[in-house]
Amino acid sequence: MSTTGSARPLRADARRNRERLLQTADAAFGEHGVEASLEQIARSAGVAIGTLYGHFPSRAALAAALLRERHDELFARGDSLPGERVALDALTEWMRLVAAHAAAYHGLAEFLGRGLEDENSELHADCTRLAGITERLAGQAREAGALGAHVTGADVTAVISAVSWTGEQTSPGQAERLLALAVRGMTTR
Amino acid sequence: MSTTGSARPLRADARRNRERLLQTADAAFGEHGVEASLEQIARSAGVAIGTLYGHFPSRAALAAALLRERHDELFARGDSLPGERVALDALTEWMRLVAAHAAAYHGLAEFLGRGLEDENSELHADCTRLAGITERLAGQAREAGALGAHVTGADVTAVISAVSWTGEQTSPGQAERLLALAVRGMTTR
DNA sequence: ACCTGAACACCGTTCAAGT
DNA sequence: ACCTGAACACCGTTCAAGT
Repeated sequence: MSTTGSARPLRADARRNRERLLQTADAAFGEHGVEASLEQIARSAGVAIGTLYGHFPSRAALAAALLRERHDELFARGDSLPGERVALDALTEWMRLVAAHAAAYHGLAEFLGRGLEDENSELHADCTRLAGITERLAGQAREAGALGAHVTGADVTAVISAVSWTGEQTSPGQAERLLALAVRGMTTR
Repeated sequence: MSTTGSARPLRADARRNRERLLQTADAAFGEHGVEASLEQIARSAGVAIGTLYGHFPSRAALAAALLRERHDELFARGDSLPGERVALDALTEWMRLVAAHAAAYHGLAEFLGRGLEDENSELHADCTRLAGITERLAGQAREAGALGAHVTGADVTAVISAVSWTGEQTSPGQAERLLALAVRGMTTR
């Protein structure tokens, strides 16, 4: 089951435009964050603003396309993690992977958070799947007796989100310290 | 030593405009967050946009004026907390107080974070003082042997900030759970 | 001393008209 | 099928001119 969905073939010029928009948007998001100007992206890509909207009806749709590959890699990694390691190690590694991913663009932590909450977001499916993997790994760590019995999957998702955001606000080092501290707080010593 | 600074008297009409702007801004920030439209605030207050800028040269200056009273109350509380309680209780209460304060306006957690980082922000002094109180209370808890020796004041500030942000993103309940979990992680149980 | 509001340089989003 | 770009409804910020 692919996450990508069936993309029926585009006309050659449309395909080129789509590709150029994605490249330009990646650079713009990287430099100015997920709220980078869409008009500027279209301009830099050498197309009219309407063309951008034609390909990506919303900022979330553009972000979803941009994150497609990275998310698929995360999903694959998250699905193979259980069994590979001791449950607590697997969970901690997962938390680090997602937090590192969220560091791709400034504002991404908040954006993904909205994607999880908003069922109509083009990012909702992706965010739900990320949260599902978190839930599964948390469950295993809990059953292994490594995680406190009261610690929910939502708690771990909140920690990952908060750690990601802290990385944007202060420094990756401070984010890592928060992660360590939070893991210690969820753990049955 | 007052935090307020000496405000020399304004002309009567200017004083009225300033007051109206603050009232309107409080409502707008409460409804739309700290990034609420300044033009709309001026319009709702019945003054021209230039008048708003005349009184508050930046969004941070407006926010600082808006938060003045609440911050002074926080400072007073934070200064009297040591000695009132067991060190860890004092620190935990402080964390809750600041997080509850940050819930006043959506986006305030991030805004205060920037104010701490940016030395030129009109909020810098306030944020530094909040961080200073956190540092002091953390130090006391550490010396009392309640906090891990490796836990820094910056760690506690990061936790407060992350908890505040989580409250905005998800729910106050989830924020409280994150706070409890983080305190457990910082503590020498 | 203070206020006004036009002016400038931007935005996001839609949609009729073109190819 | 797809692209263009004008049109609309907004922004933040400055500053000459008024009172």
